[in-house]
Amino acid sequence: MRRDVFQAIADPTRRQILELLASQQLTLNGVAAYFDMSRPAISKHIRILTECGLVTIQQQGRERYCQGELNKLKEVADWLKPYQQFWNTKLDALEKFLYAPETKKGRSKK
Amino acid sequence: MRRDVFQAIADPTRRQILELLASQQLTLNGVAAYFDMSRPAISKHIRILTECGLVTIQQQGRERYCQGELNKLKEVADWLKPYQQFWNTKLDALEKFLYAPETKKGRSKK
DNA sequence: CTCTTCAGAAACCGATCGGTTACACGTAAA
DNA sequence: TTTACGTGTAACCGATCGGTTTCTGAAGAG
Repeated sequence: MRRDVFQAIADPTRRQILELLASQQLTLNGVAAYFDMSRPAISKHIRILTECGLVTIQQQGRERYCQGELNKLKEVADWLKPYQQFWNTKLDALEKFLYAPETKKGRSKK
Repeated sequence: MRRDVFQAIADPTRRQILELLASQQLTLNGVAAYFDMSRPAISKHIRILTECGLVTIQQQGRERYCQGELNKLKEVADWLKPYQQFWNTKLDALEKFLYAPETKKGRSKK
């Protein structure tokens, strides 16, 4: 089934792979050098990342270079956007009040 | 094992539960009313969300109200922060160049 | 041509996931 | 006190996950 970005980043190993690919292209062996697990295991993670578009592969001869497509993480950022208010301390008290859930207008709260 | 926030939001049902709890408190039955699955299934999802701190429970008599703690999503936002450049179109070409991976230039920084 | 390297696939395994039904316990209502 | 409600847990199930070892095919090196 089709992968989604949220499932892709759920695994810490895959997040680390993305961190590596944010600043460089690497082959599978290049990625595997940073981890203490087998190459097929890394290959599986990269496949998952590829399936949801977070990584693309450029083949050069027998080597396949993984390119991070971190722009795809915008999907996660978009989902988070409405909740930035919960930790964004730049909002002042008035703005916080204005953003209060509309359900509060009909009834009181603890 | 201890849950982490990334694993918690990997599941679309749990993301929907969080969306509901962003603007209101609901009991388990209140949450379940929005879904087409059994209550124990919803209960399991809420347990996962509680284990990683995304939801807290306030008990009032026999009813247990779920409170979203969306501030906890800051962990995801923090992880995403370095990659905002990949979709943040406000950066112009020069700034993009300056942010190029340090492997290309030795280093430079704003 | 042969050998080496790169890396995907297959098979396997234990663990976990995400749903179900049935049951049990604590609290509220009658 | 009894009944009803709210909801967590147990047991179950099929599917998936995340790792391993082994095998295989394609491409590069000698």
